[in-house]
Amino acid sequence: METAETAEAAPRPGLRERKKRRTRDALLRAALELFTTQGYERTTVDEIAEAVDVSQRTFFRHFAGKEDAAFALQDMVEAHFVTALRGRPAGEAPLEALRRAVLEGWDTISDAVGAVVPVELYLRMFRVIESTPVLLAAHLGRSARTEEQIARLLAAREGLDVDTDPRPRLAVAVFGAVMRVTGRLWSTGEDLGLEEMRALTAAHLDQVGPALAGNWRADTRP
Amino acid sequence: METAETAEAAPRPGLRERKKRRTRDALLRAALELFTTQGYERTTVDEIAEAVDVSQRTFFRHFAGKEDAAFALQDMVEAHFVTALRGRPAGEAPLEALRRAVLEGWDTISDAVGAVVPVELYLRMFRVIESTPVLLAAHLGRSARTEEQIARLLAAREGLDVDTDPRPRLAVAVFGAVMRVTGRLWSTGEDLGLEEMRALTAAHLDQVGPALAGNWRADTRP
DNA sequence: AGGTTAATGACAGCGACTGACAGTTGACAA
DNA sequence: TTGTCAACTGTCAGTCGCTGTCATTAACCT
Repeated sequence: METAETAEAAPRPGLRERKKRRTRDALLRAALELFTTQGYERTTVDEIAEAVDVSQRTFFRHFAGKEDAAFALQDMVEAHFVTALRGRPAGEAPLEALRRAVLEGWDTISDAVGAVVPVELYLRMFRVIESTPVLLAAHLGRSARTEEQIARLLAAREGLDVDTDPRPRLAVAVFGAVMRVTGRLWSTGEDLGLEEMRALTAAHLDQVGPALAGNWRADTRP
Repeated sequence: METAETAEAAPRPGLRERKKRRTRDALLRAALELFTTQGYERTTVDEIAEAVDVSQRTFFRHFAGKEDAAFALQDMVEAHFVTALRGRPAGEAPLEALRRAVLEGWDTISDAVGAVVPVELYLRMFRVIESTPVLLAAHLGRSARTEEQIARLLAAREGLDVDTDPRPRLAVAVFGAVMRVTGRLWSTGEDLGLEEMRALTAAHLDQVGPALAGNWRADTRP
């Protein structure tokens, strides 16, 4: 299955692979451009393929489906976050590690995403995902899988068993819920931008405590 | 758009409507039966229609899609819960109202569901939803919409504005997250049954506090 | 240079879903 | 009762996402 390639940093991708990646990137760019301009559902796979002058069949050789293209960037971002989480010191409390991993992630996403497509396209695509029901559902489904992964990660970190102790899954679920509320609000508002996202994230995480308290009317400060 | 039907309890459905509901119920029963026995994806719409001896086109006149049939019961249950929530006294704290509404809901679901199909079918279908990726995603998407609705309901109850105060959405999101963890665990375990679900729900709600605390290792009691 | 292998194009087919048209059958009034 | 209207349905054709198959092209390797 593997020759002598298990080392790090491939020495040279080779012409064939370079070509392959080039058409993949072209397909991705065309797809996102079409999705963000005329909408996800109003864009057919044939259109995307035609925009790159490639057969429809080729599109499906690079992406599992239309949906896969829509989430290509989002997947990068989530993987980026999980990596950041793994890098947190073991002594940190679980929720603290989660919080720092996200905030730290927002600062370095531009580089990861920008290497493939203009960052602005990611921001626009995020809006499309949040505003297209079927994409939002798919997004939540993917998030659920990521959360399960993170729950196991945290449990292992703390030496707990996810199958008998509900706390890891609960904590991650709550954290994910807050992130989703944040992302939704961010995509709805006018002022996009990663800085605003960072600030919104921190603000919402700070509001979880008050939100879970019973006396909302006591303090009427948003 | 409406004649003189705004009153409550239709005096008589009329033969035509009775017939219509009969074929709808038959389609729903056939669909759920097929979904739970051979799986959602391995069941075609033609199969469902054929099982009721009806054209495929007719299926789509009763259900927006295959997915719609799969969630017919789940929609009833969610609506049931929202109704229960509306019935909670205004003086109750938001989270307390949510908690009591769910627990109260689990006690009366059998009647609501049982009027259409055997309750056991609902339990089996729930498992199918949780174990079929595309259905799970759709379920989460629907839940998101329900949560938005509930957030507005709670905000109105407490005299807050959902657009400026993040606490209602946060509280509902956290609550929904806990419910999802509960449902997932319930559908994975062996002992189905509404009583177990009730107990699991209460147990998980009680564990949110400990899960959000930083010191998981302090207490190693699941 | 010649054989191997991976990427692609072209074609056929399945399943979910929609629009259009026609036939049947309850509902309701003359 | 009868005739008209509207609702429910069946049939047919077509779109779109997606998959399997096979031949062709071009990069890779010896």
